[in-house]
Amino acid sequence: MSDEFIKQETNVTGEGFLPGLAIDTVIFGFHDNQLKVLLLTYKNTGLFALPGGFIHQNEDVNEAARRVLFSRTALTDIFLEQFYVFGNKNRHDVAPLKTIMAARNFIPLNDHWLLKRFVSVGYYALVDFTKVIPTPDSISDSCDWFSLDALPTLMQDHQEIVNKALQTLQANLDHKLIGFNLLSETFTMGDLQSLYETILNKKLIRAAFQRKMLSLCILERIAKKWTGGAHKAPYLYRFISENNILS
Amino acid sequence: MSDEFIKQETNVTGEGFLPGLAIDTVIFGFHDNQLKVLLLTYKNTGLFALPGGFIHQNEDVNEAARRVLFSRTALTDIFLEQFYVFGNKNRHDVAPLKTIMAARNFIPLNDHWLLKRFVSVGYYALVDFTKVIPTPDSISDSCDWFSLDALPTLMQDHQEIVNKALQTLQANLDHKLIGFNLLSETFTMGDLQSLYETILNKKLIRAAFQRKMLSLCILERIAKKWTGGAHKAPYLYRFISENNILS
DNA sequence: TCAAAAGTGTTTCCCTTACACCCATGA
DNA sequence: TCATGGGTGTAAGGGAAACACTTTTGA
Repeated sequence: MSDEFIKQETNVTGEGFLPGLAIDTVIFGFHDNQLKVLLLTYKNTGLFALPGGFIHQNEDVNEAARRVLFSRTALTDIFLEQFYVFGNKNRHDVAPLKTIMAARNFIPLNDHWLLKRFVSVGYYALVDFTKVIPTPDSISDSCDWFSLDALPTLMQDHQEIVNKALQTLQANLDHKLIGFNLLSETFTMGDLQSLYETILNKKLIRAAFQRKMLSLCILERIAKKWTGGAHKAPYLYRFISENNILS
Repeated sequence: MSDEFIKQETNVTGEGFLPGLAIDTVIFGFHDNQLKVLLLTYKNTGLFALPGGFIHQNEDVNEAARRVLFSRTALTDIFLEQFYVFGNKNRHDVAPLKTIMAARNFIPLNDHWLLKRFVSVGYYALVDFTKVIPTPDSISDSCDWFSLDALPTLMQDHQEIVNKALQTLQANLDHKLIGFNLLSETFTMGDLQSLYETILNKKLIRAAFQRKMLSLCILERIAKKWTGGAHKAPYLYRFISENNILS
């Protein structure tokens, strides 16, 4: 959104945007052996929300999602995929939006386009935590990582969106080979296993995991090793991005 | 749609509907060892289209999809699931809609809501071919089954929607156990195998298929057998619908 | 010297594959 | 009797699980 919200707020009829349609993005990161989600805090409201936005009249929906992702992370060429449309009528709740606007001393008319019912296309993104500089927009206090198992209360149905995004991630992890997007370019087999264990929320067998990953022939072992702990130095691996991993 | 289109056509601003958002449904059936798709033909236009519709202001999007499905097949409690949002700007093409309207002697103004850009939520449904009575609406000549590998040229990006629906069906067939929805309540193991072979477009090994299906513990063998051919009578099976198979 | 993590070897077990055999039935 | 389709038995093969062994490193 960046300064877009102001345009949207003062733009009472929503000129230039697709009406009634929004995007919400669950941006996953991985740090300290925890899955993280990027959330926005709206100024003076105590409201937490997924980064989202609206689609320009002359823009693909998928493009809009990339734009939202870029505005939060400044990253491009990131795994990003739609996973569900949230279109229940009972998700229409004007209270949070009115709160956000009120905190900015803006009192919308009741037929303001932002107060109408919205259907939201849910996207999830997998990003390299270390490359992201969370960027709030003009109406947000902050844009920060929150641990997935300690999320604050979220606006509207955003918790449900997060839940469904996690389910999708878990279901796709094995056969779409998308996990690497959550790590740095090079990583150890231990890093990768921790990631899998965290996402799937279960212990995996070390020897089996290693062999399975290597048998996929999607990892390149880098000659250079690593130093640090009181143990044998692990190899570093790199994902071979022959297949297009972007959505 | 039934008579809804007339309401939509004369309702220049689209009052009562979510603006810019549509539903397109790929309804799959199985007959003569072929996958079939239900298509509409619009009167005097030669245009073929997926059954679709719009969402009422006070209706869940998923509900709307069920309504569309019901209006075509009169079936309820059917497997129906969203699979993708088609939101590219270049799918906006007013020509076919103008043709449809023109064939009905209706010339819309250029700002008629139906001529605006639409984003469409794609659904796919799996139905029992033998239970369906294809039902056209007031602006359609017919609503009929077409063999998937001999579809006519479809309106707009509907061919792409069908392709993606098929991919989704193939990908979900094994782990979601949804294939049974395409058969009658009782079926033989041979029927089931033919279905799988058709969807996956490859031969399967008979003995292995039988054991795999039985090992899933989702089939109930019915004592009663079957008569007909010059061979041993096969058992009939029924899907045990303990798990909720609806979306 | 020891503990800890990393890489790999080995055995076992199970599922899939491949093939075979028997059964039931109508021509 | 035979051909055909259907159900199941059985042995071989491949991959995962379980366990063990070796390597490397810092304390």
